[in-house]
Amino acid sequence: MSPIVDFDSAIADRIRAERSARGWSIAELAGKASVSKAMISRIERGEASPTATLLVKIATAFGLTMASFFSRIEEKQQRLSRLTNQPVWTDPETGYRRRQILAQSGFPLEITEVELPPCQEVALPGSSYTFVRQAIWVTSGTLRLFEGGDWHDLAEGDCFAFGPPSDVIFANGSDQPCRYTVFLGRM
Amino acid sequence: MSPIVDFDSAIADRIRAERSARGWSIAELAGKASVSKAMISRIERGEASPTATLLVKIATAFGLTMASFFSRIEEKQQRLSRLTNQPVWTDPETGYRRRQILAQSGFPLEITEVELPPCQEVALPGSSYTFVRQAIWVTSGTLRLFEGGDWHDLAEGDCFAFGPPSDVIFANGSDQPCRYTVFLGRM
DNA sequence: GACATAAATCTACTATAGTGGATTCATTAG
DNA sequence: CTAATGAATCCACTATAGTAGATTTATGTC
Repeated sequence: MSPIVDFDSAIADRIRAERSARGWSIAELAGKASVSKAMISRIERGEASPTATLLVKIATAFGLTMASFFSRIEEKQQRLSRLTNQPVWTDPETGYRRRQILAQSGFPLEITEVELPPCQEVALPGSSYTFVRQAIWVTSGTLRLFEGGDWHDLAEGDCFAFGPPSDVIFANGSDQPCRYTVFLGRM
Repeated sequence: MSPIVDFDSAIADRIRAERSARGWSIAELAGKASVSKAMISRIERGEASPTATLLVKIATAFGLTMASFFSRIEEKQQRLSRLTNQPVWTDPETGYRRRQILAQSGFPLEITEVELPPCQEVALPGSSYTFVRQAIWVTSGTLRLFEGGDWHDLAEGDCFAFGPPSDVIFANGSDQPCRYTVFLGRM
């Protein structure tokens, strides 16, 4: 499932499932959430993309936080993560590309493959990985890494385990793309 | 913070914080998320409630899932949960009322106080509490509880620890409101 | 100070989210 | 079968989300 295109249908399925599990009709959910019946119907058929305001009302009527509502959506992923289904995101301006190899809510490990184009760099704020432990493994090319206040030069095959959260920069100063894999372990 | 009214401003603050931490301008985020600059600006000022489709684009540009994006919003709560700030939700058709005493993302315990009006009942599907352990404590009135295939009568002061997930019904057959506290422990 | 440029906000528009009530469809009882 | 009722969808409308480009504001350099 593409992470962006089909989210409205994933929301539709989840809302219908939560409502069904409680034995509520569309009218009952509409009343509890203070939302129109027509809108619940349209959302459940994937015909509209609900605003954040509306989603909070619905999640609250189900007794869920937004985080738990969305984790229920996202955790429906298969244990098997196929290449063709792995979400890929490309930064339009730099060509930086990210493939999500493994990311399942509740599972304590995430794996992401990154391709950093020649003469590009990307910064990662320390606050991005509070509560996680991170390691990277260079799978092709060379990578300069700023972490813990120092620059490190990594060659193909090298692996680096990060220390405490701090601001990080990944830089590719060569004229070839660099590819590395990020492992995030959650506490 | 009311759980519904002010969510757009919480989203605004979080997007601005994530963008700032990455050193991106509004134009850069707009480019990476394939969203108009004007819309990013409006969202960050809390002047619009973004649709789910738009939020997914933004979260993906930040490298976050929707669940992690919202958990970052919701975990900003104080360690001290004051009565006046505890979210209260009332079912418009039954008068069933729920007060969230303690619910912090990442904290392994949730506490909810429920008031069940006379001659009302509420059902809770087993799927609602998969992965959690639950107990209830009757703080006033009497409660009939269907769980694990059997009915149980609980009086004031009684406490019941639930077994494996199964469908549950809380029923108040008396002519007085019943009040009970729900403890959810997360694994 | 002047000037250039980056960043954020405004403007006028189109697209669609959201509503209340009407209509259609499905189910149940007699 | 008919009639009643519950549930879901349709309809016509208003409100607002979302856009591209223009304008204003903020910042940096000389």
